[in-house]
Amino acid sequence: MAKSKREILKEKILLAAEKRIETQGLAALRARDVTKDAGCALGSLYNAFEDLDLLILAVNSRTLARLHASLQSASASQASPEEKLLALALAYLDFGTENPNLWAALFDHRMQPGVPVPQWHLEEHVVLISEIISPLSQLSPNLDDDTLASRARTVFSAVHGIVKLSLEGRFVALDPESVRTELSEFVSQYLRGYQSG
Amino acid sequence: MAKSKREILKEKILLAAEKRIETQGLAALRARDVTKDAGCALGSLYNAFEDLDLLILAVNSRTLARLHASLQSASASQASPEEKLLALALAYLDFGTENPNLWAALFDHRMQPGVPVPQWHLEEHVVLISEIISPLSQLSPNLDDDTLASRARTVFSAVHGIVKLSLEGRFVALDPESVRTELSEFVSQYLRGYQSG
DNA sequence: ATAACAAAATGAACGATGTTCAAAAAATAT
DNA sequence: ATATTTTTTGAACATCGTTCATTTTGTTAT
Repeated sequence: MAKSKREILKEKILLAAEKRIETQGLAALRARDVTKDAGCALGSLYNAFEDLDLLILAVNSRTLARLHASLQSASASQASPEEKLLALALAYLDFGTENPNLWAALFDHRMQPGVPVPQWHLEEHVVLISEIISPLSQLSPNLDDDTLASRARTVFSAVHGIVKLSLEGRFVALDPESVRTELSEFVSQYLRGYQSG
Repeated sequence: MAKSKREILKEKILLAAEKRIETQGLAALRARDVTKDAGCALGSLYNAFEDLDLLILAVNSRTLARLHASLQSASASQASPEEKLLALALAYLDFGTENPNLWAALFDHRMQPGVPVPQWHLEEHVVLISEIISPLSQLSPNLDDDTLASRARTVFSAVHGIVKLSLEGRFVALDPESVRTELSEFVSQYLRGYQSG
């Protein structure tokens, strides 16, 4: 079944927004710029999407899918759980380094006050964490599922923090090579704690 | 020497902005609300501060000073470097938990495109990291200063990530008690890696 | 093919927001 | 007291996201 004109326009707007975020950053996203790039009227954006927030969520949804694919690929290429976790962390860093604006939009975006993030989008985020659950469970086979989920979330958050603050250039800007070795050593050291536990 | 009227008004605006951020969050900060609270005209804000960004930086500066004091106090109350680092992480979590909006503003705020964060404010951020350098250097006495600084930044970022994502309630919302034990165990496990290195 | 109807696209208009600046008010100097 | 400087003021402006009456396009019936 072919796409309706309605769907085609929606996709043009989505791609225009994605390109704007990719090149200029989320903070520079303007409804008028997006519709001009998509070749339609300002109001058409609100026919295709409920509002700008939902458009941004649609862009983030695509970014999450690509990120998830990168993580899956990195994890699959390793054998041991330690190697998988290290590869996941480095793949996460690489994705953020190669897609700084799209990646930042995943975590910088805020809904309008009082409006919750839709459930379907929350679940797309959770997928990222689920990727590290299985190698973690191999390292700690005696953990129940709830504790394992919390542990995975904690490890993800730590890696995320290292990547985020370094890509933002807060504090002292570190060259990308040093960040990679720092992250690698950090994860290795954390994993070393498992062996001695 | 007593404060000039100019300085008094500047402080009233600063405190009004701080209260607004504290109660409503950074995203809800409005120039008109702040000046109304401070009992002055809209334009007076721009006599006292260059623009809203600089006003926010002034608020963040105060928050950083309080946070720094909390960290210093937590660190000083412990003897061993391991205990100091753990206490620093928990104090960081506690401060974020008790001052969610003011703490979030430290990292959520962005300058207008093209405008760099002033050097004096960058240095205020660096102070946080410097707090964990001395216990870290005790754990790794053979590290040179540059590597030590990078290592401190990495450890800080990891702890920051855990606190940030949990306070934002991204992914699954974890109850505050669980976050504390998760963070505590995470830091302990990381430190365990030092002993076996 | 034409008319009648439905659906979609349009962009002017609205309200909210940060910022500016000529005018008014207040403070200070003569 | 008057003149001069300094500070405060808030109306006005530009830029946003968002709405909705109007126009345009597409579909159906005769």
